[in-house]
Amino acid sequence: MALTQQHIDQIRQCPLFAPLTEPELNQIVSHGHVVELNAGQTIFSQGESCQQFYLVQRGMIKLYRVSADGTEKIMDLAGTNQLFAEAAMFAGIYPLHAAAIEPSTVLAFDCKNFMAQMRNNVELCFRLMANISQCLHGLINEIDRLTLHSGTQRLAEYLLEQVPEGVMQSPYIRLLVPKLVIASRLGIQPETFSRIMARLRSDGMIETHNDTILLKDLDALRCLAACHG
Amino acid sequence: MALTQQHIDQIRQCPLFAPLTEPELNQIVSHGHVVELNAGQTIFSQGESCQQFYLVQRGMIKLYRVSADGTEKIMDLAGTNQLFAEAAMFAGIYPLHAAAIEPSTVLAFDCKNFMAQMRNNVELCFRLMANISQCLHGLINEIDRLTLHSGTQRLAEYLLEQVPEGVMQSPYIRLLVPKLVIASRLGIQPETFSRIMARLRSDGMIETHNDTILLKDLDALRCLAACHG
DNA sequence: GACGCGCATTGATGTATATCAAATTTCACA
DNA sequence: TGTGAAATTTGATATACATCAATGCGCGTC
Repeated sequence: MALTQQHIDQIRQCPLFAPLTEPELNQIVSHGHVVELNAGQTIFSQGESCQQFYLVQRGMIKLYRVSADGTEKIMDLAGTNQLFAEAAMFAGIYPLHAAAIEPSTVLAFDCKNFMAQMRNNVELCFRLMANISQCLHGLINEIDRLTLHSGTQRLAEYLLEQVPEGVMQSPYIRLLVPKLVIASRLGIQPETFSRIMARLRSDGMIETHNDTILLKDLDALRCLAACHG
Repeated sequence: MALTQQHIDQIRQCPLFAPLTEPELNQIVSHGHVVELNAGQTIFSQGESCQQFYLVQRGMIKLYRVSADGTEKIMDLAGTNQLFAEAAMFAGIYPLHAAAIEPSTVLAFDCKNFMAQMRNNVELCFRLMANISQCLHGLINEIDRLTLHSGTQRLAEYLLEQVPEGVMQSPYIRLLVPKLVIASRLGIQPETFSRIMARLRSDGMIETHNDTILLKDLDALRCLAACHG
């Protein structure tokens, strides 16, 4: 489906597209289209030739790898207003799989057209470089966590990340995706996820009701995340 | 120390600098300088403001993080003709530590000056974006290995990476850095590294003499790396 | 060539996390 | 509102890897 004016306002929200003039943005939008996805539907697979990159309008996308024995590792999750695969256009090939984990809508942008725009707009290049650098930084942090932090620490960090800015004490948070998915994201098994949650609960740090979690002791969680296992 | 004409030839080897005209390259070189490093000497620390990025002329640089308890994780190693910290100029801050693990010489380039060059040269932007995308791809592969492969698999992969192109059978390889360093690079303990090597030896896949290793059974190593633990 | 200091190896033991299995809950969909 | 499949939880067990400890080796330095 083609992109309409109603999408342009949302696209403007994304910092990458900020330096574009109205005609430039229209040019990009005219080469874009909307993709509706059911839960579980694949957007692209690792190794495929990269023709588009994406912006999530609604829903949740998992970016993942699959090992030889079929085990799946979720590298990242992209929610509303997040870009994904914007760095793949230079390699020409997607480095991982992308699939919706719930009914989603994504906006697809044409790589060739976008790269042509970049040739005429250095500022756009700088935006994309800044964006990709940030991804890089995120992946370095990810490796840091995987190698230097325990499963418990990573889970505590994840919970703390869900706390909105400025909250001082005992916030309720919602897990936006199934625990199965979070476990894969954190590099642990679902059983281990469940057990760690049980321990945090019995230690009095959290209370849980399905996907709603009360962080009773933020300081203790922060200490757990930063100091030791 | 300032860069001289003799360095320019080496800099030309690096694909990032290929699209530069003679005057442009001279401009960059005039804002660069040579840094001599002893073994163990730090180049920059995580969190420091990023003013330069680097090209290794000689030696070996470790790029690493340090955990709260002092444990060190080497994220990457940069050898001769490799760039490092070229993506940090957009964040403005180095995301990790860099230090020489042996006597080394690195060429330092001024970020501000390079970014000014990029504003006048879209081709240079594209080169850097391609470069950074490749780093990103490498980090994704790294996370894949850390989460989906065992220590044994990662070590086998490392050994196979040391094999020169086109070799068909039983090559000798040299470990270019101490085993301690490789272990950190692979996310395992030195003791575990030693034990895995002992097992590969007793399984008849390799023979070892200090840092020289004979890969007796490439197929078996490849199977180990790809198929199972 | 002898000394000293990291690095490397080997052994004994501990532990976090995975795996296998089964019960229970949740939730989408009819 | 009921039904079934998937997600979650909990238990029992296995294992890869870390940790602690001691010895041995290699290498640069004097």
